[in-house]
Amino acid sequence: MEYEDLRIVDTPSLVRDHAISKLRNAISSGLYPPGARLVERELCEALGVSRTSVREALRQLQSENLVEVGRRRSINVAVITAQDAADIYMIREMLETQAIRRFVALSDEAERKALAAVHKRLVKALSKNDMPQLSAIASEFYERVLIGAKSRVIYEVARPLLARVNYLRIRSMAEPGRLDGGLKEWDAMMDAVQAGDADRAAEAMAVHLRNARAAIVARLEADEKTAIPAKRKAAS
Amino acid sequence: MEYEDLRIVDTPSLVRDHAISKLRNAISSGLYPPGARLVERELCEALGVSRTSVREALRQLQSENLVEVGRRRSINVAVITAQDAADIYMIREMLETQAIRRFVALSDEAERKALAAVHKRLVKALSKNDMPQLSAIASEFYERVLIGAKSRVIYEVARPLLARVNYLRIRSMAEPGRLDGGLKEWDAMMDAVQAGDADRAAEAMAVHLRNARAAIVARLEADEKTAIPAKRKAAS
DNA sequence: ACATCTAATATTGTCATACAAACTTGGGGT
DNA sequence: ACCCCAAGTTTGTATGACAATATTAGATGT
Repeated sequence: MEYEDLRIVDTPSLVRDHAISKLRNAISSGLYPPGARLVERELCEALGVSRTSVREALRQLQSENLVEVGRRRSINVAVITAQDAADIYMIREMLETQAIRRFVALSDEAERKALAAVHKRLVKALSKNDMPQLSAIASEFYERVLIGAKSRVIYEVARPLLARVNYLRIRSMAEPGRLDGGLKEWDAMMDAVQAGDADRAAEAMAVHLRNARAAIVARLEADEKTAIPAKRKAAS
Repeated sequence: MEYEDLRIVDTPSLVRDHAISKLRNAISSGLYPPGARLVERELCEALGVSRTSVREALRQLQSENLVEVGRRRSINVAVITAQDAADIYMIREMLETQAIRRFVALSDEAERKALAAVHKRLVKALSKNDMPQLSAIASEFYERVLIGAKSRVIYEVARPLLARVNYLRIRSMAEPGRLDGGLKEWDAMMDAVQAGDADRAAEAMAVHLRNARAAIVARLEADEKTAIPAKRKAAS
């Protein structure tokens, strides 16, 4: 008898993964603000792990472009300019309209059901103005679309962008504003997906991303005008 | 007096970077064939560096998707399927047509001159059927286009794909075939760039990538039919 | 000879240390 | 004030260690 298929996939939770998600959260939430220098030894203490693990985590964040190396080899939280954000959303529009088309064409029943469930949670969080939840759920929504598109490559290329999108979203949501707009856009997307209409779904995604882009770019441009600090340190 | 601008940017050549490019070459060239398991200790000996550095290099290659982790945590050379290749080229078409448009619009005189020079070297290598050179020069061509597009984000997203493209190209070029076709396509691209015609440049890039994609996908599909070995080891 | 279980060996993930080279900083000294 | 050097930091790399798994090679029974 073969129990292989039944066995729970063992994921002995690596220290490194834990460190990565802690750091990602710290950056997204603004604990380490844009431009802040990340010193290995300090992160070791903060995370309670060895330098080995911290360094591996930093390399991962580097490949996600959440941190960048300064001229002096220092690691700093990435500064995302309005131009960067505009480009990120332009590229997402290319990739994710394609992804949602494939989702409509290739996803199975379970995946569509799961996406609908996420959408439902999204609506609820939106109605409660529960920002932190909202951001997490939105990320899950995009990720499920990418997974359902069933293309390893699309996933690999688009997914790393979501880390920065999350980071941007949390910043742009600090201010209220375009939350209601987002609701209708998501409804339209979900509606098209459930109707199996790839064209409409892609268009809804495009509209959604263009609006989100406009909102975030406007926010960043406003920020850039007000403050151009020379150096920033991490929050104590 | 300020000499800052004159000083050569010191790049104390990290061991890690050396290891990364060695490994990339070893994979591209087929020394470590698709699916081969990469054992840290062996790489240490082969490269003459410590495990610390090997591990950092492997993580970098992992973020470039040149290697992948097996279920048992082993690191294996990525197996790129025909489907993967098709997707890679589809995404490149999206990104690099956009990139070359921006190149036409935003590059300065020096960048265009440099691109033309690369094109010239490309033509020469092509006429000599100098495959290894050809591949290196083609990579440089794409990279210059990405840099001249002056978008950090486009560069960050598109550039990692080039590692795998290089790997694919070397494989597909093992056979002769579509080299002459490539020549005309590159000429057309260069021509449009020098004429400052973004639309034509983008179209030439699109045609080029679609043809390259067809050639490579055909090659991989043929390979996949002939051989499906269970395990592969590195070449001794 | 063949399948199977077991003990020996390898491999990975993580930590702790060490040290050189490069960088930063805090004080003198002028 | 300004300049320069010594001391302390920080990063990159190497080495060694060890637990937890994997894998392999043997030993064993049929």
